[in-house]
Amino acid sequence: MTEPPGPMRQVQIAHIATEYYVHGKTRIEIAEQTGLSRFKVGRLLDEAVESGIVRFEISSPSNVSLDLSVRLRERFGLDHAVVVAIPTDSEVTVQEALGATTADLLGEVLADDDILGLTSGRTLNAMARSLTSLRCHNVVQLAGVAGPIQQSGLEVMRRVSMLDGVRPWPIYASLLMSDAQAAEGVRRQPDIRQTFDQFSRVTVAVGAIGSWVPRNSLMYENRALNDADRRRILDRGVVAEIAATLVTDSGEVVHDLDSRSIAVSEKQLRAIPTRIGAAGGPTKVRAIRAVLTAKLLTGLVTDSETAQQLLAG
Amino acid sequence: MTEPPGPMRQVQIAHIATEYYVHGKTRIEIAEQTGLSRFKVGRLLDEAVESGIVRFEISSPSNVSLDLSVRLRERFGLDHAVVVAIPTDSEVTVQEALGATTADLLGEVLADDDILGLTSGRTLNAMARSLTSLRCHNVVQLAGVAGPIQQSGLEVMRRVSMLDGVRPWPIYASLLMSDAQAAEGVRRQPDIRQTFDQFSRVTVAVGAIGSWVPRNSLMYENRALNDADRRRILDRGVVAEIAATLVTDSGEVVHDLDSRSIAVSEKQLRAIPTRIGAAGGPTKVRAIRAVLTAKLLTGLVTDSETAQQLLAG
DNA sequence: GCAATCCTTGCTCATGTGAGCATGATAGTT
DNA sequence: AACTATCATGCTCACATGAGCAAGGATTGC
Repeated sequence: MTEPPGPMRQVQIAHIATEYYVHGKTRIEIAEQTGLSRFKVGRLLDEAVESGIVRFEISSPSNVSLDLSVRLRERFGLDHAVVVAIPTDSEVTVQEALGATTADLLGEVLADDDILGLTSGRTLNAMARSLTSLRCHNVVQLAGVAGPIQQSGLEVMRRVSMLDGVRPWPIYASLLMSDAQAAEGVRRQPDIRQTFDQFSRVTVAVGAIGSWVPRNSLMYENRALNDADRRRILDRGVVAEIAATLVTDSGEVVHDLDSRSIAVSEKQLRAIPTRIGAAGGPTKVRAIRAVLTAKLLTGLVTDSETAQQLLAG
Repeated sequence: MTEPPGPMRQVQIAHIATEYYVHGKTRIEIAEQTGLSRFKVGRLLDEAVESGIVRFEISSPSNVSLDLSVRLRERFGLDHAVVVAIPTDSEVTVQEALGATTADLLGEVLADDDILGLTSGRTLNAMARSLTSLRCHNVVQLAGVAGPIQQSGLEVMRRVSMLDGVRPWPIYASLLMSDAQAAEGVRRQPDIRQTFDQFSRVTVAVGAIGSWVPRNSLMYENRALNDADRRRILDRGVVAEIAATLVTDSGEVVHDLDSRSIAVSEKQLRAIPTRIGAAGGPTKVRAIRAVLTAKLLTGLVTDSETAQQLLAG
């Protein structure tokens, strides 16, 4: 971006730039039309870019913030990164928007023979609401119901089950039991075992991310945890959870609750080729970073402000 | 501009488009980086343009409306067309802006060995005020002073004369005489004759355009004209004047006043290779179109609203 | 006046790119 | 299951383009 050229030169450059970029003519055609040499045309086009007369505006027709998406992808080595350009109003609007975009993303990523794995969570509820059809036939619930309210926890699977041709593999159980033995008992149940057997076949997983510090997690609220549990886990540096996998800032996985959880294990999760997280909002930034650091995800759907903070950190 | 692609595809396209257009990488480089074939990259770039993810924005760093300039140029077969993007506020602000841009244009167009010809007029006064230096050595006044006020009519030459290294060839006379004999007498004056002798050497002319219908012309006001003159000329369909050349809507030149005028003749004017008109504002549209139709100009500086009306007509 | 310098211009040749085609996959239909 | 239409993919070959260079012209300094 140097000195602006004189007005006539600007007009000439603009003419050539329009012919080349907008009308798609070749430099040689333009040269013939204008009587210039093709080299001259090329240099004027260079000048058009340098002087800022042509600018390349790269923007999404929908509300995807492309620049942030690309940077996020490269920064955290993701295969799929989608940043939704929305103001961080309320948590609810963020979740709605992320849910809708995650639904779009699924429609794009999924193939017929994929097997989809889902966790519960409010963003995923929003996603389920936006889904009108699903290309794949099997949907596997990856974790028991996290929050205190069974009703909303089951909504994801309930909605997905209503779609044409979908075979659901639900988990009618809470995410956490109060002791290992109870969990073992639940896992032995035939219907739950059936679902667990699907974990290894899942090819695409979509999961919510819970934040323990600051607190924004349905798992944290789970009634099977007592205060001692929560304190102990926090003391071990846990800041985030995905499915029932607990993660610290440095990306280490804490296995404290493994034996008590009704969910896909860390190992099983990592075996899934495509693992997309859907989370956003200011309370989730630290948790998302932790989960990304742990390399638990291959994709992320988030909002623009969160993306910026992830990139800044 | 078809269906927007899915979010991930958008991100991929955005990435590729950024690499190609903004960072200037080749398709082959991008193909190697991303693992795609160069054809795939090419098709994604096509899609980027089609879907509107990349847009080519062509805009002036100064306030030149490039699109209109180009269209004006092509529509009227001009070599130089500059449309200044200003709201049509008062006549004065339009004249100021046109003057400043015309000065820029001169700085660009003029070479050392050019000989500049000027008429008088308010837009040209504004131009003279904006001129800080002039690359050429000889400036020739092409027409006597048009308006009733000698003072302002001479301002253009006065200002230009003050610039470094400029040799002025002024005409200290009114544009029109009351009869042919008086005009003949004036033309015989040695100093005026000297200036007239320069006409054939002038290479670049800048002229104001006067409008007779609607009325916005200093020439029309000239005291050497009586009401009968004015009526007769209007009856012959004259709508515009440049220097002392009268033009009708259809672009015909009316020679009614030739013998009485102290100015470059139509023939002499047409012999000048570069002839730039500077005029704008709603009252001048019809006059400008007439002068353009007469092919009296090779260039035009005007405002955006006037340009739009010229193109619309 | 002359040389040194810079800038502009258009060239060559290696490289990048587009049009059109053949191939293989996919989806819908009989 | 076979057939057809459609689409995506990657090829060839002709064409468009970029990097670097050499010639000409202008500018500057002595």
